[in-house]
Amino acid sequence: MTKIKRDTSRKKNSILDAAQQAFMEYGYENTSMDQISELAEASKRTVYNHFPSKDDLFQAVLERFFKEASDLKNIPYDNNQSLSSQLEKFVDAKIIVSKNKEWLGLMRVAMSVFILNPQVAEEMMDRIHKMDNYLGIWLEKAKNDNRLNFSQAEEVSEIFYAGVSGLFFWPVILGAKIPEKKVKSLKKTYIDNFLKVYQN
Amino acid sequence: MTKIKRDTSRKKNSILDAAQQAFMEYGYENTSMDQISELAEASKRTVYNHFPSKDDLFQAVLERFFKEASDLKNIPYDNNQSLSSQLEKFVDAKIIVSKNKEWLGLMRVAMSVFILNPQVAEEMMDRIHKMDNYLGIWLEKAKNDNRLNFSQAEEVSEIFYAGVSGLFFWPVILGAKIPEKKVKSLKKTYIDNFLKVYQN
DNA sequence: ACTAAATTACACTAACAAGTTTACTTTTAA
DNA sequence: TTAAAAGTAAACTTGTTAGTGTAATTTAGT
Repeated sequence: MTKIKRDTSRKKNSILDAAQQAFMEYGYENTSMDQISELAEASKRTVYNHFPSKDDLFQAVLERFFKEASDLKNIPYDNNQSLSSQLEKFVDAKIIVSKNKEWLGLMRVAMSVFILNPQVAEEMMDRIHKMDNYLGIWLEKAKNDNRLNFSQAEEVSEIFYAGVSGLFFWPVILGAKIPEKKVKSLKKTYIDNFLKVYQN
Repeated sequence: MTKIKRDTSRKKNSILDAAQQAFMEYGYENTSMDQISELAEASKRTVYNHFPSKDDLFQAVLERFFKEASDLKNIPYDNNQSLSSQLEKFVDAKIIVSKNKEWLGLMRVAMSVFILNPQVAEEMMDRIHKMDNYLGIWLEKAKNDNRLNFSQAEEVSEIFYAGVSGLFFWPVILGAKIPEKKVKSLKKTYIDNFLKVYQN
């Protein structure tokens, strides 16, 4: 009486893909399960067999998305490279999501939902991040290497990312188009300022 | 054949109040016109007599809200006061919205809608702000007073506000509760850093 | 008090969407 | 090959909501 399990990942993935595309394009509220099933070339019943509700499906889409986006931020400390070029990598990792049109679309939907459902945001971040503190670790290493000077890495990391988000992430999420030239110049100024404060 | 016009502002305002409260509490999508009319103690027909659609009503609510919130940022330059205390006022003006429970609720809804409808965001900001550049003006004055040093006020202002938003505004919008103690300490560090870079 | 403007009650349309049921067909692992 | 697992199609239930039409009622300015 053993159950035979068959591989259902193909349909499941095509549902996830379709859902991602639809949510990206129309937002959560304006995407219907019928749309998704049609786009996935699956029957609605199959969609519901894989995901018990629209909400569950949405969460699954986000989980996959944030997992993908999370690794990008793991930048190793390199004592042979300039601090500014390494910090630039942290900035780039944070803003790359907003440069890919698909990612940007999904990030927008995610943010709009998170804003209205903070508990969803928290659960998601808990499930994915388990606190990615890559910059914090990097900062500590630079400090041990006597190249940076500060007391609390956590605070410094928070301040650094706050500025990056405020300059490059949120404006883009809200529809601003920042010319590459301006990105470059702002990035330089921002990192220079940061190093003026914390570099030995 | 002159038309006698009667004062309808009371009903109109009570509709706006009710709409604001409902949008705040349930978000745009999950607020119905029936709810609003009931809360306003007006018939649905009257609501539609004042506002041709749900969208128009929402925009009217936001317009009123942002107009109120806009004046707060007009901080005059004072050459007898310390730069840090004046900058602190700019920070406070930016984050006060997130400290009032009602304002925070409406700001959340506004942001979630803006994110998904960037053109709405732009229209709204055009209609209200006409670019409030109070910090830019303040910076110029401090520069002319030989207390600050920079080349482009606009860039500096952008960087300053980016950090403030990233530290205090967006986290709160996303549900974070920052203890007052931490706000104070972050604010101090942030302003100190800023002055380290730009103060003469 | 008169009268037009404002408001109301409420039924109505038209559309949409989440999730279910059922009877059926296709796929695949052993 | 075959039987169970997976998937399908399409109608269906249940509920919601934006917006309208209309006839009746209330309100306020002259």
